[in-house]
Amino acid sequence: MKSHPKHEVPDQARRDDWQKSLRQRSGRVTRSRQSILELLRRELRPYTPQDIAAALAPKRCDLATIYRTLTRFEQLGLVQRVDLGDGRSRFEISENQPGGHHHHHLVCRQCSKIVEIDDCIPAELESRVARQHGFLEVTHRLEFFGLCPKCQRGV
Amino acid sequence: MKSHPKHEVPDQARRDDWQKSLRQRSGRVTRSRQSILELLRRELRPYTPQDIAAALAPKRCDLATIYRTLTRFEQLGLVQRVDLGDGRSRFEISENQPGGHHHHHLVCRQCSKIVEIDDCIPAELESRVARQHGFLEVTHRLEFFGLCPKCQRGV
DNA sequence: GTGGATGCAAAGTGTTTGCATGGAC
DNA sequence: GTCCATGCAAACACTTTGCATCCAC
Repeated sequence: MKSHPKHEVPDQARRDDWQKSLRQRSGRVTRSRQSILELLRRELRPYTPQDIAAALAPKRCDLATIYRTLTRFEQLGLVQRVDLGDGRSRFEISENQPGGHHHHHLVCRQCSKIVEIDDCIPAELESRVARQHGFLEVTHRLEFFGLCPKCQRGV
Repeated sequence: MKSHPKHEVPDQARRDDWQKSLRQRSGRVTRSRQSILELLRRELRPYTPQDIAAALAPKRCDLATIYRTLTRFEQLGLVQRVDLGDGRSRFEISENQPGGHHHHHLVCRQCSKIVEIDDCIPAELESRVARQHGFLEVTHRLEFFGLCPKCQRGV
């Protein structure tokens, strides 16, 4: 788990960046969109749309809006979808965004605790897979599952 | 893609194996269960419950039954769930079953073509992740995504 | 003022569950 | 004959969509 300073005041340069690219594609900078992106920038872990709704509770943001916003942000490359295999989507700040970085997850099979993992597969493995089958633009998804220390002790 | 002989007559020893362990847990060997397991043993690729229903069409097996059967088979270790991130479950013969083996998948982002991949992450990576975070019984899920040769040519 | 964003409700999709009937043993 | 498995329909959870209203620009 990496610690990080919780800047309540987001960096102005970054802020302008996404607002600009959103406007360029005839999108509008609304309060909901700002709140959602700020949340994901501040809390560097995967959030389900429901998590986001709960976190923004006082602002009462509709789930449909959250879904639409996340889809838009995904297209803009601001956030990325994380799939931990439990049938619900999660989103976190994109790895190519300021503050984001390429990583994977280790999930407790029992309590669903999520730990960020910075290790990765050898780059050579991915390129070999791509080459051997003639695929292009190959990416990978790697997640680990196990029993966390707490659950081992039957807590 | 590995080729394999399509024995229309399943090996009798194997057959008895699962039937025995099913009966031991007060389960019954029914026609539906036999058909489903035979299908997954014959066709070594991930099947959605809907795929299975279609493949068994003449036998008209209810989806609810297929779901229940697959869940049961999963618990027995006969089949394993494959998650390719499109929000639907797939099942294939378990890697510890005769005929099965540990592998991953390469999926075309456009046409969803699935290629089996026998490469894997270094065992040392998995054990390191487990050790560093104190997790036990750690397994991994690794899937590749890319653009297949056909879709590259805009077919 | 215009066109995109939002809230709300309805519709979709994949999956699970309740219950009466059917079938394995 | 006893229970478990099945089919059918209803219920569920997550997600998407239609539409009138709202608001960023």
